[in-house]
Amino acid sequence: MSKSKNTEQKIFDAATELFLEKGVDRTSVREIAAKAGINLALMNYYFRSKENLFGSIFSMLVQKNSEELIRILDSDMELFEKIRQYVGVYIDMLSENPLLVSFVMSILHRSRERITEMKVISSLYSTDQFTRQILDEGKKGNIRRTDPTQIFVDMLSLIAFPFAIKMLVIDKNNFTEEEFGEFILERKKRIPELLIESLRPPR
Amino acid sequence: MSKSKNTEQKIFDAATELFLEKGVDRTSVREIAAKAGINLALMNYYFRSKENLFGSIFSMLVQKNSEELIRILDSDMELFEKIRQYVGVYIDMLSENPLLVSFVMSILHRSRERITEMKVISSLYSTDQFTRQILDEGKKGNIRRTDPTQIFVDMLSLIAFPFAIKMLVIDKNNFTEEEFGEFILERKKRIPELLIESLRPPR
DNA sequence: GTCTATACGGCGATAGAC
DNA sequence: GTCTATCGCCGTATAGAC
Repeated sequence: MSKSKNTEQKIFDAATELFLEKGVDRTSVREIAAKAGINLALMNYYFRSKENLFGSIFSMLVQKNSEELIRILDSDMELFEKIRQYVGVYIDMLSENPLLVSFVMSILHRSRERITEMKVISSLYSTDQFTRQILDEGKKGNIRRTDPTQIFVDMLSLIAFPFAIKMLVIDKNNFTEEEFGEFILERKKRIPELLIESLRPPR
Repeated sequence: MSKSKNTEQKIFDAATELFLEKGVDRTSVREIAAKAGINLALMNYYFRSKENLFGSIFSMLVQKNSEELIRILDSDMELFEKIRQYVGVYIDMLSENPLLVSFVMSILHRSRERITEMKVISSLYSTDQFTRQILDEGKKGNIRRTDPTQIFVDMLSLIAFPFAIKMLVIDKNNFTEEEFGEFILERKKRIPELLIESLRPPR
C-alpha cells in the first residue's frame, strides 16, 4: 500500500468530517490540511481545488447512502411493506449520520449554478417504480390518495425534516442526545402508520 | 425624512435579498454595498459588522413572519380548526417567501456556537397552549395520538420541508414555477386532512 | 452622513526546491 | 510525494477628508 493513498484518504476523511460539521463555506483548506496532519499544498496536489474535493465527497456520501434506499423503492414489494421498510432504513441511515440532512440542504440551496450535484441527488430518488405502483393501486381502488409526488414528498418530509431541526427540538424540549434518539426511534413506527392510514380506504 | 434612514434601509434591503438568495456566507459586504448603490464604508458605519447586520435581518424576518403563527397557536380555537388555520397561514407565508426555509435551515446548521438566533427561532414555536390542548383532548379520548412534540414536528415537517427541496421537486417532475405553486396549494388542504385523520379516533 | 483610501489578515491556489 | 514560500484576491474594518 503506497503512502500516497493514505494521504489522499486522510485529506478526504478530514474534509468530509469538517464539511458535514461546519458546512463547506465555513471550512477552509488550511483547516482541512491541519486536521489531516498534512501540508496545505498536498490538498491541491491530490484534489485540484476545494470545490473539486467537495464534489468527490458529496458524490461519495450520496452514493454510499442511497443504494439501499433505491433498491427498496425499485423492488416489487407490496406498497405498505415498501413504505415501512423505506422509512425504517432511511431513518436508521440518518440516525447514524444526522448531519447529512443539513449538508444536503445547504447544497440544494446554493445549487442554482452548479447542476452537477443536483443530478446526483435526483438519482437518489428514482421513483418510477414507486410511482407506477401508486397509480396502479389507485386504479384498483386499493388506496384513497393517488398523487405519487405528494405521497413521496409527505414521506420524505416526515423522515428528514426532524433531523434538520434537531437542535431546535432538543432545545425546545430539553432533550438529551439520547432522548432525541428515542424521539426519532418512535418515528420509525409512527411515520409508516401515518402514511398508511392516509392511504388505506375506509372499510 | 433624513437621508440617512434611506441609506440604512437600502443596505438592509439589499443584504436581506442577497442573504436569502445566496446565503450569508456566500454574500460579501462589497456585494451588498454594490447592490445598495452605496459605499463600502457605510456598511460599517450603520451596522458594525456583517455578522451584526445579519443578526438584525434575521430577527426582523423571524418577527415579521412569526407573529400571526404564534397568535393562532396561542388562541383557544378548537384543535382541528387551529391546525387548519396554522397550516394555511404558514404555507401562505412560505409561498410568499420560499427562500425562508433554506435560510433558517442554514442558520440552524451553523448555530451551535451562536445561541442568540436559536432563541429567536424558539420563540417562533411557543407551543405551550397547543401542547396543553393536545394533552387535554387526549385525556378526554377525543384524539388517538397524544404526543404533542411528535404531532407538532409532523406538522412542521409537512409544511416546511417541501420548500427546502423545492428545486428537487421542480427538477424531478419537470414542474414550472406555477406548477410548483399549485403543488404547494394542494398541500394546504392535504396536510390538515392527513394530520386530522391521524388524530381522529375511529368511530 | 458620505466618501476615498488603505491596512490587515485569511483565503484558495501554485511554483519550485527537494 | 512532500515541503516552503509566496502570489493575488477578498472580506472586514478604520482613519480621515469633505
